[in-house]
Amino acid sequence: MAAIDRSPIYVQLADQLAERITSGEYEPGRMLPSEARLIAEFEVSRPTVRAAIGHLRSMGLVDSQHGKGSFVRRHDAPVVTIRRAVTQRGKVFTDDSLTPSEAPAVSRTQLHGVAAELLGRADEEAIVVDQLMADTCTGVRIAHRLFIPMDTAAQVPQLAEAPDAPVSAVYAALVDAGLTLSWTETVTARAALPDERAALGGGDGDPVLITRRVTADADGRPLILEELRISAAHGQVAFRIAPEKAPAARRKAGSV
Amino acid sequence: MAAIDRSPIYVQLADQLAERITSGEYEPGRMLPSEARLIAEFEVSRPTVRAAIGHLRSMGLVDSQHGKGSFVRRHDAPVVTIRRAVTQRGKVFTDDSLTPSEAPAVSRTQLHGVAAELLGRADEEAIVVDQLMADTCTGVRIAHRLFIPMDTAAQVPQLAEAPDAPVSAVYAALVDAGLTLSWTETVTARAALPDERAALGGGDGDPVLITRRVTADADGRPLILEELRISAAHGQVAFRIAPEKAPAARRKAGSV
DNA sequence: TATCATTTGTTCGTATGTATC
DNA sequence: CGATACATACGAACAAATGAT
Repeated sequence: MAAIDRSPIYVQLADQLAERITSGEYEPGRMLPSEARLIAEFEVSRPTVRAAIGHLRSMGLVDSQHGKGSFVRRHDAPVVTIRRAVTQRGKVFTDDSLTPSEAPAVSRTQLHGVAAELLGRADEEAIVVDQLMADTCTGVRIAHRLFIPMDTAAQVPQLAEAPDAPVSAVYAALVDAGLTLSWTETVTARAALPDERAALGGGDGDPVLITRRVTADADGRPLILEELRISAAHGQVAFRIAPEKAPAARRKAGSV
Repeated sequence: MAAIDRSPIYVQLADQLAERITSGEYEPGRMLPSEARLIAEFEVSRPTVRAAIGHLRSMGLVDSQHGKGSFVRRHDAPVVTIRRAVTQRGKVFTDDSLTPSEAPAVSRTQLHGVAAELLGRADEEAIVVDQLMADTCTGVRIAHRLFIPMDTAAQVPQLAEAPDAPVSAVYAALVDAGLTLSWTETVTARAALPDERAALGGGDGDPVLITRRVTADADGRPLILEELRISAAHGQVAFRIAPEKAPAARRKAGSV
């Protein structure tokens, strides 16, 4: 591999291989040339070849199997679609396709970061309920986290008594308290942390999709925050969009 | 570093460092111990240390700077929030915070994959309009792609004439054609490809957030597909959730 | 069942280049 | 200029998984 370019050899090699993959020359499921063949074809050392393949792995383009080879990843469509809708009929807000796969863990925390911003309560205390869920059909795992600020818990005693109740019960408690609810949901993604990869599954380079639902009262005051995390390799999130009366004003970080 | 664990040394090292970072012992912005110090502290070789740090980089935990050191990444909140709402007032469906930063590129393609599924038109032809947009305030770049199936173009001649019109004009044309519109939007994410990292920005390990809006007519027949891609480091997507009358039925891949 | 070639995984050592301060 | 620190690249050895003989 001649150093025509000034970019590193392993990047050039990775780009060439990525080109062959995205162009379809290397079809999904097919094995890449072995390291030995790439060493011969491009006349580089093994560490260089391995660096290039490592790069392709972190881009989610290939998947290496010990003793077999590196294979072009099939980018299957996400298996699970989480439909983020709410129903108000009969005070039921259930998503029955998800079942708990572990006992919920209740703890307390000082609100900070994104959660504090979304709840509009910096440095206040909140109850946190963590629960690992699983999709009933596919077994795909989803991490669920619920933030209940202390003043919301004070306002709705049922929440303080049983914060680890099913989500539908939590919403029902809010409605029972005479509140009129509204919801805003934000979606973001980031690289998976080690423990998330272990808990949620997903291969190297698969990001984690994070969706945060803020439930507010009629005045727009945030009441609770629900957070779902799922490996983007297995799941996606779906929304039904309804036309709004007011012009859609774009919001920036900080005002969220 | 004793091999108590059976996992590779560089993974153990990466996990230990990741622990120090996520626990807050290494605060954001702070420099990691240099490679030389890590070699001394953990008594491993330089390639092992570098492999561990490379791992942290691909997880988006650290950012290495040539000649200075590796630093704990500040996970700033996304700068741009794309509010995915539609307004029907005055037939305006505009998102005026985005301005084109390049001329639109119009081409044709055979529908396949996710786009074909969402449009319910496998192997049919469609007009594709690609355009790189930028957020007016921040300059954050967003890739916009619009799919117009041929039969929709035939039904709404304005689309065939000017497929590269602003999105608001495209929606206006659909309304002018007497159609009643409804929208569903799905969000997913995946690792950034090399060209996407170049076009959209974002560091190593930052995924790309992809949101796809299907516009359908009153019968639920998909008309067009709009696709936005943004680096998850810079942007997130926000939805306003309205209660639905019917119970939320979860949909699976294949029926999307 | 056992052996062997192939292939990737891990780890070491070493040398040189280049950016920063 | 020199010291520090990361980036790139090569070579070598052994381990471990796989599949075929």
